[in-house]
Amino acid sequence: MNTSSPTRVRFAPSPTGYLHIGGARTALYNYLFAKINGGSMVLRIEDTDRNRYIKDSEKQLIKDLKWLGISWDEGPDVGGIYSPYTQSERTKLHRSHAEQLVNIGKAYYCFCDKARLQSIRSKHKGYDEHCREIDTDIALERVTSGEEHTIRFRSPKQGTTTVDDLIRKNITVKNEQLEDFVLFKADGFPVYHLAAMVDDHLMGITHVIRGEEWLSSIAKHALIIRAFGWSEPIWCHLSVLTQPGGKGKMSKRDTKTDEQDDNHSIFIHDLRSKGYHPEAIINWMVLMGWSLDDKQENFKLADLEAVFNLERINPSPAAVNFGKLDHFQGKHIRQMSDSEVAANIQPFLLKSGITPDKEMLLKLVPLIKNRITTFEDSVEWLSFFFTKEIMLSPSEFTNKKSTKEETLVILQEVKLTLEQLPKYKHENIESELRLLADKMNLKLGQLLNPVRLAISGQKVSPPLFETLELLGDYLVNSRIEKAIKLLENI
RNA sequence: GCCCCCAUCGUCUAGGGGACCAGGACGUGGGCCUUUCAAGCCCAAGACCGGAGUUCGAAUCUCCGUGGGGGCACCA
Repeated sequence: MNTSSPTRVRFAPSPTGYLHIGGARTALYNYLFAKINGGSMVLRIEDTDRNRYIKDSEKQLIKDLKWLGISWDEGPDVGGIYSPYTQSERTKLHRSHAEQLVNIGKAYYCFCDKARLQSIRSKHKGYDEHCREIDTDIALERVTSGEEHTIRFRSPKQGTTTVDDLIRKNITVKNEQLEDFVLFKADGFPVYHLAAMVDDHLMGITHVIRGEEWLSSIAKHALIIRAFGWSEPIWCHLSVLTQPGGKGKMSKRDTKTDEQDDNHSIFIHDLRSKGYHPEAIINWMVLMGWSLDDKQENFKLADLEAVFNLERINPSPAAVNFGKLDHFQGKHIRQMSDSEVAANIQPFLLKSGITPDKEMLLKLVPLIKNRITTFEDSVEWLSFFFTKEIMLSPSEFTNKKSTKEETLVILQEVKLTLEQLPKYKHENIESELRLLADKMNLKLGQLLNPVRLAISGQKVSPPLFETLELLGDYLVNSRIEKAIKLLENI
């Protein structure tokens, strides 16, 4: 490891699906580590598996990362001196490095086909090393004559390989466990193990921060690096994220999440379209497997760029807790200014067919700021302000406590009171209606509930006095009138 | 089956030999506030996986179990 060179990290996803919180959290940790060290972050697309390639996933991945606020210094979209950053465009490099290992006796050509491999699988633990001792000249001849082949690593058969992981200390693997694994496939593409190590080295990566799923192949990676005589990066393996219950790897679920839970998803893209704020997601993700101390846990991305460290990463698996995402989301919304919230809400209103006046929206925001968790929630809180006709069902107006007649009287009295108001301001509305409730010998709630229902069509609404003011006397009057008629006709 | 990793409230975690009858956060229950619903504030319940060992002393160190997870491809 070279401690004197500047920190360089990489996030190296494969374009086989969309960005989920597992990948995003790995990207975040890399990003933060680069930031705090004044180093650089590289985005590298590992697309050597042509079978699992999904066409638009790279584009979407970049979009999702950017939306979260995670940026990189070099990558397929921005270029850089170690270009190209798309692995499939570097196969020549990988090939020559694989051949280099063959030349120094650390790897060899293998001519076994899939059928043979399949047939020996039951008898041998791994590859049976059928081609390991083929004479190098003969092997080279067969290769140049065009015979289909792979390149395999000549694994040591004795001793152990020990690798140092930053958060797990030493990891030792017995070499007899290692088979002669493939470095370069017959289809002309390298295998991950080779490609990633070659690219990491060529790109000057100093710290490899990646998921735990790579831990079991770390000996292979170290062996490849050592075979080339390169210096090893500092390894840091993050734990996996598990399902909300704490059992099973999260990403196995792959699609949505809990059946009953359509607000939550492990995909960044879904979270975005549900109306979560990127800062809330960042705050939530960073705490899955990392903590600063026992005091602080509300962080913005900018805060994290100043306090993050690798040493405090927790090696044990973390279960995804969507309740906590909602909590952070709420916190972030409440920290925002009204105009910020308005700006975030607007697209969701638009999407549901509401085109709010900017000034009006700004007045509405304070009424719902404490009541929404996602921005999308604002739609159900506000739609009655913007729809001409609201749906009323007469049965809602009566219950155990009040009869139809009582409710009618209330609505008529309220209507009269409101019509006589000199100023249609919530302060006036409040004082007059409180007076009215007193006069009628009613609790304020008893008086207000039918009104709420009449003007919003809902049992719950934003605070009523402000709501009446913003709705305006004309709409309020006509809606109460309509409710009265409805009740009279039962 | 083989290899590797992990283990504190339901969940995320603090703690790293005495400061711990274990602290915080989410969630849950209760209360206050209150025009509904929230938000906010207050209170409560709730954990060191088990067993040996080391030590005057173990949540903390060691070993063995057990449990959970990850990986064993011409996938990444």
